[in-house]
Amino acid sequence: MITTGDIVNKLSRHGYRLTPQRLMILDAVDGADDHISTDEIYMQVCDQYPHLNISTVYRTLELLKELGLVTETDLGDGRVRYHSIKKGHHHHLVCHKCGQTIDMDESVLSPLKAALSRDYDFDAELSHLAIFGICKNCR
Amino acid sequence: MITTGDIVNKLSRHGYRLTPQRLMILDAVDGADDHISTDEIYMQVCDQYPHLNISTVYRTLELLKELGLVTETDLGDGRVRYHSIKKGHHHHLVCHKCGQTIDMDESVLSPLKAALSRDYDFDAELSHLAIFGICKNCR
DNA sequence: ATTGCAGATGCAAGGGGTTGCATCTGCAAT
DNA sequence: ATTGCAGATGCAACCCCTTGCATCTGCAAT
Ligand SMILES: [Zn+2]
Ligand SMILES: [Zn+2]
Ligand SMILES: [Zn+2]
Ligand SMILES: [Zn+2]
Repeated sequence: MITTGDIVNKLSRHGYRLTPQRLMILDAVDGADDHISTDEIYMQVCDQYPHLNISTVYRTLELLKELGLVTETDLGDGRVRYHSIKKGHHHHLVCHKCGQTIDMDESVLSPLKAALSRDYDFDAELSHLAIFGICKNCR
Repeated sequence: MITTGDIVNKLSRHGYRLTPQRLMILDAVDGADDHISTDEIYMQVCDQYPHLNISTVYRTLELLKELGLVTETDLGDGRVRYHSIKKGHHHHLVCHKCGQTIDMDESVLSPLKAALSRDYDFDAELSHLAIFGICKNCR
């Protein structure tokens, strides 16, 4: 369990400060049942704190991503979605035709990650990927 | 070698028409030495045909992609880039720290494509991917 | 408790890309 | 050569996201 104290420490260790906006935005992502979009976060936090600016939401999500507290992915619906790291790593298959998304375990990409490390000495960040294509129903 | 006649056929087979705009845009992508961006295409075609609208460029590239004449990729510089299919399939590794891009052969992703087909019955479109991470110089 | 200041925020302008709609045009049928 | 019309274009408004800048504030040092 990550506490507010842990977050303060993690931020200050990198020279960042804990602000009410950051806390509320992180709460919104952590409390979301599913992948949550920037404007959903914005609207939700605005209910408690109407002065919040949308650019703060974008900047905070960038920071939380950098600190490894959230992951981001683009499921192809024209906006980026976020996900608390507490819910574990996974990936998605997205069908171009029907729009269905299939969840995949992190391990599916392990061989690729290993191959890139071995052959190219490249440390790939494959934490929350969406792969597009055609699902079995639409072939 | 793909001729204008081939393109007319490919278009009309799908119920699409050949317009001067489409021909000029395809020429710009085919003639580019490297991955070319939408606004580079726009500016280049505008030299011959100043009336061209940028939304026509976006719509045409979408169509050419659908027909398999160009591939698209996002190398992380805030704009999408295009590439003629004539130049063959490949992928890219992009370093988050130094911005360097390393070219990869298509075959690197073959095992993944096969695994997704076998395990999920999913036909992944992995024609021109950019994978982000940290290169060997920046580790 | 005060102070100082680097880091954070709000604001507004701007950049890349998409979309609805009225007009135009390639092209197939006559 | 004309005609008809679905497909294509130009235009303007819009959406998602980023950025420069002036102001504000968390927090460490005193
Ligand atoms: Zn996910
Ligand atoms: Zn499907
Ligand atoms: Zn490429
Ligand atoms: Zn690097």
